[in-house]
Formats: sequence, C-alpha cells, structure tokens
Amino acid sequence: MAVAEQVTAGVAWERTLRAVSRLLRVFDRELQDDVDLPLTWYDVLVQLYSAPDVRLRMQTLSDSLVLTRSGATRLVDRIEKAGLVRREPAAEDRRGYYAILTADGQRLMERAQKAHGAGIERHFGKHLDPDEQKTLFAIMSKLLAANQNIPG
Amino acid sequence: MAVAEQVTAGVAWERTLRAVSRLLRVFDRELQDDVDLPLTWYDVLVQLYSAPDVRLRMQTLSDSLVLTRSGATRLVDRIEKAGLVRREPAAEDRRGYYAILTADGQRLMERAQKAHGAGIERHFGKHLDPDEQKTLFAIMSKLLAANQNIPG
DNA sequence: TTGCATTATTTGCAGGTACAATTATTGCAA
DNA sequence: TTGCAATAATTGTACCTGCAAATAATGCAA
Repeated sequence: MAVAEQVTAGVAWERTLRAVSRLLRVFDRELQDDVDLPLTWYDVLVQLYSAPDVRLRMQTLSDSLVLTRSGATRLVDRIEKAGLVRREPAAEDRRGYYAILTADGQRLMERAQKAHGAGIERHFGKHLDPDEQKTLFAIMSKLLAANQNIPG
Repeated sequence: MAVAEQVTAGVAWERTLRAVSRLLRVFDRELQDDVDLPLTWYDVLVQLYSAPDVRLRMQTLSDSLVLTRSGATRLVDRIEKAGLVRREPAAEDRRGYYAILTADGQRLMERAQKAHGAGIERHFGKHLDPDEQKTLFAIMSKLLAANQNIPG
C-alpha cells in the first residue's frame, strides 16, 4: 500500500499545483485590468496595509511574501519608484529599513482590495462550501507549519 | 455574513498560496540537489513520460504545464540542448511539433521520479491523512474545472 | 575596547518568463 | 482555386527572480 499512498499524494499535489497556478494567473490578470496593479505589488501593499503603522521591516515583509529577500528588495524598489511605498531607516537597528505605505498607496490599496476580494470570491470562494474552506485552511496550515524552517 | 464569508475565502486562499509557494521552493531545491534537475524540467519530463510514445505536441504540453506557450518553447529549447528531449515535426499537421523524450531523458526521469516522489511524501503526503488528501484533490479539481477556460 | 561571527539589506549577474509580433501552415468560403 | 481568417509554434524584447557576493551595523567574548 505504500506505493498506492504515494501515488495518491503525488496526484493530490499535482492537481493542487495546477489549480493554484491557474488561479494565480487569473487573479494577476484581473487585478491588472481592474486596478492596473500586478499581484506581486498587491501582496506587498496588503501586508503593509494590515500592519501596525502601515509599516514593516524588509525582513518581516519578505518572510510573508512569496519571494526571497533579494526579490523583495527589487520589488519594493519598483513600488517605491511608483510612490506607493517609501523606505525609512529603522531607528532601533540601523542595519534595517522599514517599508511604509504612502497615502497614495493606501488609497490604491482600498480600491485594489475591493477588486481582488471580489475576484477571490468569484474564482475561489464561490466554488467551495464553508466546510471545504475550513478544511483547506487547516490542511494548508499544517503543510506550512511542517515546512516552515526552510530558507529562501 | 457576506463580508465574513469573503474574509474566510481570502484567508483560505492566502494560506494556500503561501503553503504551495513554500512547497514549490522545497521541491525545486531537493530535486536539484538529488538529481540536478529543476522542477520545471521535471514537469516537462513527467508529462512526456506518461504520454503514449513518450511524445506530446508542444500545444498539449504547454497546456498541461504551469507556463505560457512561449515559456514552453524556451523551456523545451533548454531541455533539448541538454539532450533529454528532441523535437520532431508532426506529420499530420506541419505547423506542429512533437516533443519526445530521449533515452537519456527516460533514464533520468526514472531516477528523478523516485527522488521527487519521496520528497512529495516527506513534505506533503506524510502530513495529511487519506481523507484530507481526498478532500484536497476534490477541492482543487473543482477549482481547476471552474477556471479552465482562461487563456495563458 | 578590539575583533569577529552574525544579522539586515542590497547589488552583480545569469538566467527564466510573459506579452506581442512574426513565420509557417491549414482549411474554409466565395 | 484563390484569398483570408484561424491556428501552431517561435522569436524580440523587457522585465522579474534567485543565488551568491558585497556592504553595513550589531553584539558578544576575550
């Protein structure tokens, strides 16, 4: 049975991968069309928007993103150039920087959140009943916890 | 309740995204360490390996991958240069090409499948009971079906 | 207080990817 | 059968990403 179980895990993982990739592309396209914002930018803005003082250390930010440290640096560079975020040195540890949402960033964020929230509901939430959503959340939490201590 | 439900969907989606991204990075790194193969290459090789005559039209291949058409072209270019795959014009429609697994490709594939299968079990399957795996598969199948008809 | 391992972040570089335009071929319709 | 829209695949281009090395600051230990 070990083989059969492995196949099942493999199949479940593959389907998950395909579904998530597809959703990512859909969300990215819709967000671009609606608010002219790439999903990666949105990801940064949400994190900041929901953080105390709309600010986060680069470290914390990149940890919560789907990116490496260096990726986060470049991404914030671009968003900063667009005026949605600014950087400020951390007073308590001068190696570090805060990324801070600007007023423009907050305004855009509010529009984006509405659009993306609707998209998530339309392409994801709508197709799952509350139980399924809960189970999915539980499963993914387990997997995330089990693979937490990996660099990148 | 509409708002609460939307938040729940959003939270479930976000957790899914983070967990999948993390797993992707883990799998990619392990596969590189074990068999010196990027996960994207593996993806191509599996599709061919499990296809009749170990061959697929570029079209079909890119559809089943996590890539656009042009992305698939470049990816197969690289894999072809490494000798794991070769291209052959399609006799029945001369616009098209087949990507075909070479003997080298098959040999590597067998090693890679063993390694990756173990990785999937270790980082994914092991943490979910059979019911959870079944549910996850069902959820992802629904989502995939609901978002099938999207270009890219 | 000096030296050094550690941590936070950024940069050089070498790919990898998507979008739009291009090439080659097909097949239908006038 | 000729012309043209549709289709398969590729290519030009610009951007995005990760890895490893570099820079800067911290803090502990001798």
